[in-house]
Amino acid sequence: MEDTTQDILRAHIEEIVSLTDDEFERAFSAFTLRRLKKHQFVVQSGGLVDSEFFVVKGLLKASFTNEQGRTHILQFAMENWWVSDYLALNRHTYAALDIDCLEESVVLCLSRDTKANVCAASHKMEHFFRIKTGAGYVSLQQRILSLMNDDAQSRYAQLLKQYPSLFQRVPKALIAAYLGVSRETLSRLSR
Amino acid sequence: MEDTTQDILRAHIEEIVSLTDDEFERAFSAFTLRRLKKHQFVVQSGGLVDSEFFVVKGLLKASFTNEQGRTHILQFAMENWWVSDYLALNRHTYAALDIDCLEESVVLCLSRDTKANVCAASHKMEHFFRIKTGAGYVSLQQRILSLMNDDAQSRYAQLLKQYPSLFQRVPKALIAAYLGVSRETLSRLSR
DNA sequence: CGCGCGATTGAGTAATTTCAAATCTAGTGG
DNA sequence: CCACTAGATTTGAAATTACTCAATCGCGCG
Repeated sequence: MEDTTQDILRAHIEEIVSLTDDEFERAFSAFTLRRLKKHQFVVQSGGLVDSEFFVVKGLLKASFTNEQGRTHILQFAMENWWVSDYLALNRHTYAALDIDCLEESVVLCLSRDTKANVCAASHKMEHFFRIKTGAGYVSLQQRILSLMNDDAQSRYAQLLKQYPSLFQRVPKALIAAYLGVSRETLSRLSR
Repeated sequence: MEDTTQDILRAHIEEIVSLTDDEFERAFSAFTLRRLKKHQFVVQSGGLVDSEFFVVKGLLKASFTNEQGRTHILQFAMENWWVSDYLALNRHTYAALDIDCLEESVVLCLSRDTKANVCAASHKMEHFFRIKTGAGYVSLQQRILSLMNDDAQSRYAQLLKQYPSLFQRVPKALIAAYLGVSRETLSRLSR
């Protein structure tokens, strides 16, 4: 009768803070479970954003498409990752990103307001989110350095090394859109 | 007899949380004031990092130099900005960045351990840092999008618009190193 | 068998870099 | 006030790199 979704979230949180059963229950009840089909959107460019998403299972991508129709991938979100349009979420503005499923997925949704309540009610949970956000900050900083310093070849190699499973799960064109090169260029790298 | 440094930090924190005098005193006492000369380093690549820095006055830069000697600027830190090598700080590893002063500066130093104590002792301060880090995350995300989507011309224009004072304060070569282009290319943009 | 999607390849083009040289500017000392 | 120097900026020209556009290839599925 146990839903393993709880265990996944709990293990994820308890990598950073330990919670009593009661504390966890309270936190968990703030989330909403959503089952998503491949190609389903959780954030649409131009729409409003009221939640962030914790990926229990599956794979999503957060992407930006400019006026000329060129699209860039800001993030792949696999199991145990958080994803949202945080700019739109934090500033109550319209989304610039599209976030959609590359696979059938299961996510836990946490709305802005509920998160605020959870953090206000629980210092531990606030701590968890601070640390988590700090880790996210660091990885974005690394990504910037990598974009500025490494050529596509080396960025490709790093991604392959860090997330080998991605390459089984997504088409190369999306990898290219993440790395910031055309798919033709990506194709020519291997050789 | 009042040091305005306190007021600056307090105003900065109170943009996000309001504190009693006592709460602020407690937080403020966690910081150490440092006066820095132009060209002085607060973080050196290869060294250890135990603090982050809040810029009270002046201007610093955080940069990365690769094996070939090419250097990129990750961040300019002006008044009211936070700066450190957060990767090294969080993971207790050696710094990959150099952080040094472009002008004579005054910073407040907050060590990793002291910050942990401040956050543990004060839910409000933990909240402050969570929100602040979240804002930083968003701006890094914007920077990534800008690096991937905009050409150098447009990145230059955006920077000029957002931080016009930078252009009076730093040489163009550093702007180029921030934008991710050679200084020759930057020079050719205007025309 | 053929369609359609993803991936690769080729050729020409555009943009940026590199390296070198010229120019400009602010501060210094005569 | 002028000449001089160091650093910063600009310019030129060749070389590199990635891009675009088009065509081809490979393969799974109806």
